[in-house]
Amino acid sequence: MDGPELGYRRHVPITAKGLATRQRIIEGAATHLRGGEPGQVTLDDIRAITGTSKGQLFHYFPGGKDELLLAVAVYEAGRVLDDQQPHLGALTSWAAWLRWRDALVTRYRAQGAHCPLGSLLAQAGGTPGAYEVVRTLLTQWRTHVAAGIEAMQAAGQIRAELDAPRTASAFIAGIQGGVEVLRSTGSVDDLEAVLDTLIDYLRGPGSPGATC
Amino acid sequence: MDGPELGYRRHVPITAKGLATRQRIIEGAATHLRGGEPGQVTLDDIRAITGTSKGQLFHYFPGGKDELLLAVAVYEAGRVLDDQQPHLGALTSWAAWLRWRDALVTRYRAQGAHCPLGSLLAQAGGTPGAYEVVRTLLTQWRTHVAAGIEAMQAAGQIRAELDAPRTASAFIAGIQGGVEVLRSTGSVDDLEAVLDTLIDYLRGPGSPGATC
DNA sequence: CATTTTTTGGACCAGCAAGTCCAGAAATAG
DNA sequence: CTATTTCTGGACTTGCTGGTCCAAAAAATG
Repeated sequence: MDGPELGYRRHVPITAKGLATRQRIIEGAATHLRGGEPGQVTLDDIRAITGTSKGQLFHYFPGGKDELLLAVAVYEAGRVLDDQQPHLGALTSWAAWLRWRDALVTRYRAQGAHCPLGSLLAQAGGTPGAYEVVRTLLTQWRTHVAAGIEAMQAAGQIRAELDAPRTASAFIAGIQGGVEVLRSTGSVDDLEAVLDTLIDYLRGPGSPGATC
Repeated sequence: MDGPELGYRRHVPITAKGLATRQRIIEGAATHLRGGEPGQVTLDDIRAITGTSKGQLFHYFPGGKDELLLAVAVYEAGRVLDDQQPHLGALTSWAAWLRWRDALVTRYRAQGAHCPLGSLLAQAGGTPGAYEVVRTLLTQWRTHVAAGIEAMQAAGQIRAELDAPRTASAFIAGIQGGVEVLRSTGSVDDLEAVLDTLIDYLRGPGSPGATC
């Protein structure tokens, strides 16, 4: 025996061709998961879309469907934060906060009634790693928002007694819920409402009404 | 032919025994959906839990799994609002708002990492009626919250210029997201954070800090 | 009690999807 | 140019799951 059975750390493709195929599988599966119906995703779907064979699927993901879906989840989780940059990394002015808000709304409006991570969780819900991926993403997300709040506090734009991490949690929950509602209703109104309301809350007294 | 094929309005059980069995199936399925793993739910699971046979399942739900799951969704949707009563129906004082908040947090903490409607949507995601059920629930929910905000405005406890329906939307999205995060992290902190933050927002200037 | 309808049980079927296996193509190495 | 490793294709197996069917039990009906 040449290694422990823990996790999926086996079979790393060697050649560039192999790596490319593996990546093609992940990205093809991600695209298919992202747009389309929330119904069950089959390996045959992925196979057809990515132009691969069953052999390749199990060659690059010996753990089978679970491992493949987990890899897609990791890939998609990376995209979520990337798509919010550079706004999310520099929430240092009200203008930046509004741009971030707009970027979020625009992104999810374009994406339509489909949350990539939500689908992944629904599909790979049972696997141990799936929740870990989402948890990591949410933590990073919250950290970014909290940093933005603290930066505004340091600049005297937000009252100092506000609990930054806790308010950041509220933002994360609000965004998640807004997207969730979007999935059911097809409308981004709720997402906009919760973002505007929370930003309004940050601005505190002296700026009544909506933020736009 | 004795009726249109629209929807699932066929085969209404006549006898009391039949009705009881039908209800037993729905409640058993709901219980199983609520607690447990988010994995695929099979008719055999439901059959085993409810102590019924395949014949009965299709006798009472000729539309098959879809119709059964939809019936469960309707049943569960009804429970969601019921569980928040009487608080949700009488948000006429800050004390009532806090009791509502506590009831929500308590309920979801007890329920653990599992959103009944979320599971239903994941399972019956493809069917046309599933989204309709959730949409109706969210609309009613939002209406209740908006009514509470307006009542507080009428009582002079919330500033009149606040957009009640829009803020209610923010609450709904926030709650949904809080529960969603709970599903991944197992912690109700985010749900508490978003509720406290939004209630704090409602109270407006003059009551800084958390609401508890 | 006879009859008709409803309810119940479970054997059975068909299709689908995950996973296995192996042979052949294509690189890579020496 | 061999030899070895990696990559690719697809046939095949296996198990599960939704759904069908029918006969028997149990109620209602009159």
